[in-house]
Amino acid sequence: MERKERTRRAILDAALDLCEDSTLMALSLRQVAKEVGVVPTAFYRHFDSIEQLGLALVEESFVSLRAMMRDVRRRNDPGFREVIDGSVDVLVRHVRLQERQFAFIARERFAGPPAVREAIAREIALFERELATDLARLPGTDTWSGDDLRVVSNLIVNAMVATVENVLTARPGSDAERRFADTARTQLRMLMIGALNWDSTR
Amino acid sequence: MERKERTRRAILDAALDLCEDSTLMALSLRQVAKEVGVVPTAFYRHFDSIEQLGLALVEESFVSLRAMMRDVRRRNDPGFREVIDGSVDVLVRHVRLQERQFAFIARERFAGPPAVREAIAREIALFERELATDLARLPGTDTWSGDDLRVVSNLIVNAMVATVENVLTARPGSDAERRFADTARTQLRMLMIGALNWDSTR
DNA sequence: AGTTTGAGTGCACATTCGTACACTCATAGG
DNA sequence: CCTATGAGTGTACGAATGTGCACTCAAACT
Repeated sequence: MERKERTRRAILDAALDLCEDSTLMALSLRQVAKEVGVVPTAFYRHFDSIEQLGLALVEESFVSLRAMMRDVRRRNDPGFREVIDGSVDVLVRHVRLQERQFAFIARERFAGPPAVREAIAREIALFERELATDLARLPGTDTWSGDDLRVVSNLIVNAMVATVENVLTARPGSDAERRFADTARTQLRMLMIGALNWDSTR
Repeated sequence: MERKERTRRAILDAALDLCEDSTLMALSLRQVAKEVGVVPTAFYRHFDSIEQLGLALVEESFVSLRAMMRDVRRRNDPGFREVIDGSVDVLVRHVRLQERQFAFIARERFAGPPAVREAIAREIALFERELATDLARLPGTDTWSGDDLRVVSNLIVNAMVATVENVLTARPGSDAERRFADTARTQLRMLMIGALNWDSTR
């Protein structure tokens, strides 16, 4: 049963490649099969439909994202500056390592089949909640309400998503990439300054 | 030559409808033609390709967005709070009036044909620059560098884009919609607090 | 009123699509 | 080693796709 796993991987990879300048919804089962070097009907041995394939890709992409998040958290940084710099650094590096996956998520987030869109929204919401619990452990955030925490997390995640989307448009190691990372760092700092001064200005 | 204009509009509308749960790249010329009630080849009298159709839709969508921006700017608000509340209000209302266009933009921003993606990126960048010049006129921003201005504008636009995407997932007039608007207001305020305290903490 | 123009028609074609069905043959388990 | 399972094959089909070509006929222009 190890051949099956190999073909399955090949299908996932092929789909990721073929989507590169297209969309899941414009991806045909036959293209995938041809790319893999397999007859069209063999596709059904692994997935019921392109949509199921998409769900598998979402799952896979976010598993690696979660691994990244754990990495960032494990370095128990002392201050916000270090957390921010570390996060942006890891984020940019990780995006480069998993370019196709991140590009796939960015594309399907709003253009994919409904089930895929929902799966991505769920994953991002989860990401956001995990960030909120981590934020709550940082100094200075103890006066925030649960809502504040949610709002700040959402803002941070949005900034990170935008950064990912920016980095994806830049060539690896390019000036543009560095500028996007710089912008992200500045934005996250501004954002934290605003959030930390928040309760006093209500 | 007024019949041509009518059919052209019908094609744009039909494309907007048919894209609703799909993508430009998965939209066939024949579907559009059938929806309009016209023979497939008649499509070519108006557009060279689906991609050209997409560019026209982008153009059209942003024309209305720009009109909205002008509206917001025309009310010369005294303070940040009023500017923010007014902007969020107008934004949400406008998204509701032009749901299909905004959903189209959200989808094609990353999943559309390259030319369409680039056109959207250009329009958003323009939006950002116009916001920057408006920000520069507000009190308290005179100490910001050009880079700061750019970074803040980018952050604000990202938050607004995210808000649009959220509002689109909520039913009109629903609690969820109100919550998204509230979140946007809070986020923009936090963000401005951070930005206004920025130079002192460099 | 007569003529020109070009928006929309009708048909035709080669491709590509998803999927049904019966098959073969590699390989995992007895 | 032998057998049963199921991954991959081959063929076949109707439907949908983009586009070429010659056409008609409403409406704008002289």
